[in-house]
Amino acid sequence: MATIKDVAKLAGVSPATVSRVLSSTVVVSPKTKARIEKAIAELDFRPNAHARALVSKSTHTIGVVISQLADPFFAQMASSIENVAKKRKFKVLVSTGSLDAQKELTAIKSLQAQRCEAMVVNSKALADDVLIDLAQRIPGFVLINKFIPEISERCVWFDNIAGGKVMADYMASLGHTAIAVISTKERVYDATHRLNGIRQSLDAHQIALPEEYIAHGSPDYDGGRTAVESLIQRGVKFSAVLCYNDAMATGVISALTDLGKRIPDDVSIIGFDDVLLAKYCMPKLTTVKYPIDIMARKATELALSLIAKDQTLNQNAKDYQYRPFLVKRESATKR
Amino acid sequence: MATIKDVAKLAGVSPATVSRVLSSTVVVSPKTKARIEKAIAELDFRPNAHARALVSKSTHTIGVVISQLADPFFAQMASSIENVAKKRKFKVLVSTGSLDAQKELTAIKSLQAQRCEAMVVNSKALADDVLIDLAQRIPGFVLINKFIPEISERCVWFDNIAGGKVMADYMASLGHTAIAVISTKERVYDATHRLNGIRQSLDAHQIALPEEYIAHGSPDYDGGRTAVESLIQRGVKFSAVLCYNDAMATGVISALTDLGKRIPDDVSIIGFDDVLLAKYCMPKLTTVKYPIDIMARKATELALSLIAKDQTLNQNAKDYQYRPFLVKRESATKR
DNA sequence: TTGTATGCGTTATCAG
DNA sequence: CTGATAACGCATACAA
Repeated sequence: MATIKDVAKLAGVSPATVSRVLSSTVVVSPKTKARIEKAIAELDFRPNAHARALVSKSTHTIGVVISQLADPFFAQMASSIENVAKKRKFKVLVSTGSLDAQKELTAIKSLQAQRCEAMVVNSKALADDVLIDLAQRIPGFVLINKFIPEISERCVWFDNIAGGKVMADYMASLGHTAIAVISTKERVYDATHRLNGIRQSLDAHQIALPEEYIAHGSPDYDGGRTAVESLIQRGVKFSAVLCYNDAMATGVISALTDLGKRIPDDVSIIGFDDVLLAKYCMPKLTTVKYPIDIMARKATELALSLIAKDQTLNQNAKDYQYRPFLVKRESATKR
Repeated sequence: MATIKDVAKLAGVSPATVSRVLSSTVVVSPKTKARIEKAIAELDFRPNAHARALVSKSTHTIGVVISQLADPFFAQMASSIENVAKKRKFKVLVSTGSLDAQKELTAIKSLQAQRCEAMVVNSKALADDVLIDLAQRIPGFVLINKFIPEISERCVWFDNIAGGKVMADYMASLGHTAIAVISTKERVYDATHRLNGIRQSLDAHQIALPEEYIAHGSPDYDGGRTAVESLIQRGVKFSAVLCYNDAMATGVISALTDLGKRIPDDVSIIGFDDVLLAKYCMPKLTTVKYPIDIMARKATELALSLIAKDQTLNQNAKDYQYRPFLVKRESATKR
């Protein structure tokens, strides 16, 4: 690939002058400017971003760490980030951490080596103190889907406890008393929080939640199927199922339908997240909205504002907590 | 962030020596090595990737151009690419082109400025000659989901005509003769190819496909709904619907169900792609498999092999065509 | 308005 | 085994 020197030579000027027309910050005579532009086009010259980064000490890059891209929830997240980034002329560097602390850290370090100015990270496995340390070291570091008090102003998070409550409250209001819970077998904090919320709500409604009413599975369609099957196998009788996410909920629906149950007439199901899937499946899924697109946008804007020269945006150092709300569709009904 | 000089100073050695322990290519005395490593840890030093790129003339970066990340199909694709890249220690730079030629070109140019060594691009809008030109200029350039004869050895593509045939052949074999087609309103080549395949198959079976049996919509759930509704509104009678993709198919199912039709008893539906959704929805979607995950993996490996020093992998300069196959589930049945 | 010189952080070459 | 030094491609302060 041609360099700035090649362009300069072809146009019969110095590299500095070429640089000037590139950044168009200093005035150059129209005639030489035209000559240079012609040379640039002719050589298909593309300024080396690395050289620029080196001298300008800025890369205009935002790093993203997520557990996986294939999951619709995270894809939505990545997409929102990319959209905001693109508007601000930032490049996006993606790295996956796959629920593993070591991999998450490696991903972040790689992003640091690339001198990403901003970072939106969804850490599932890293210890709080590591993340706190990272946040202090990296100016544009923002945590998404997680809250750590010490760096609250860097956290864009969702109230999972309230989310659990919303699910359980709704089922209770529908008159259900035999409520099963299907959670993920991955040891992630949001699952714990949701379960806590469910417990709080059920306690308040004086509904029991025996341990055998809780089943675990991988956080997807198949996991939902196997979890609900294990529930039935061990003889648990329930009229409602609270699921960790929408994918598991569809698995539950499928498995129960196969067993001759009708949804929601025989069993009410509620999902979590409200990914596209929830609207598409049959019956349409009643679920808890997790506004990940809005949150991801917010996180990106926050990260970008943290590294902005003009600190006009940083004024509102308030809380970036988002709250769940119920999306009533067809999969849950009165007992 | 600390530089190599800082580390050198702290360890009491020259930058060159630090560089040597970083690349661990030359032997350094264990004692000084230990000192340097201590300094690196102490300063949390991370070698500047841009400086490295500049001097080594290699970035270990693969660029990805897709129309959008939020779509499950493309998310799957991006995910496959990322997985292969990670294994080869390559970073992934994502850029979206959103069906617009200008934006696609901008995305590619930006990736060039970043000196991406490899590129996997899914172009929907750029003209063939532009893409040919790009492929000639960029050694690691691979086109995915598109075939251009002039650069066939750089194309990993899917036979959409065969895909259209598979759909129509199957419906014909099921005894359907009143077959409607729901396509995307976006002017993309794959839609045209699929329609051509459908036409060829229907011709062969001597089944008519009047223009009014074809409806268009946005390539998603809502588009499927509105398209099938317009079909019904104009009084078209059909017992089978061939859809552009799975998302539209779910919209079609939903709209027809709302109208009291039963799937597949009253109307048979077939989708395209076989995204996760197809397995989850109810009834489970009969669809045409588009092995995007395998294709994306192949495309990435191809791109990486094109820039590899040892040309061992380039031997098989054969064709990278992938073919459709039918996934029979529940949404289509005999007339 | 334009050119020259310097430095960004790193690696590689060449001495020592 | 280690230390100067040059070079990568570009932007900018300083001269002209």
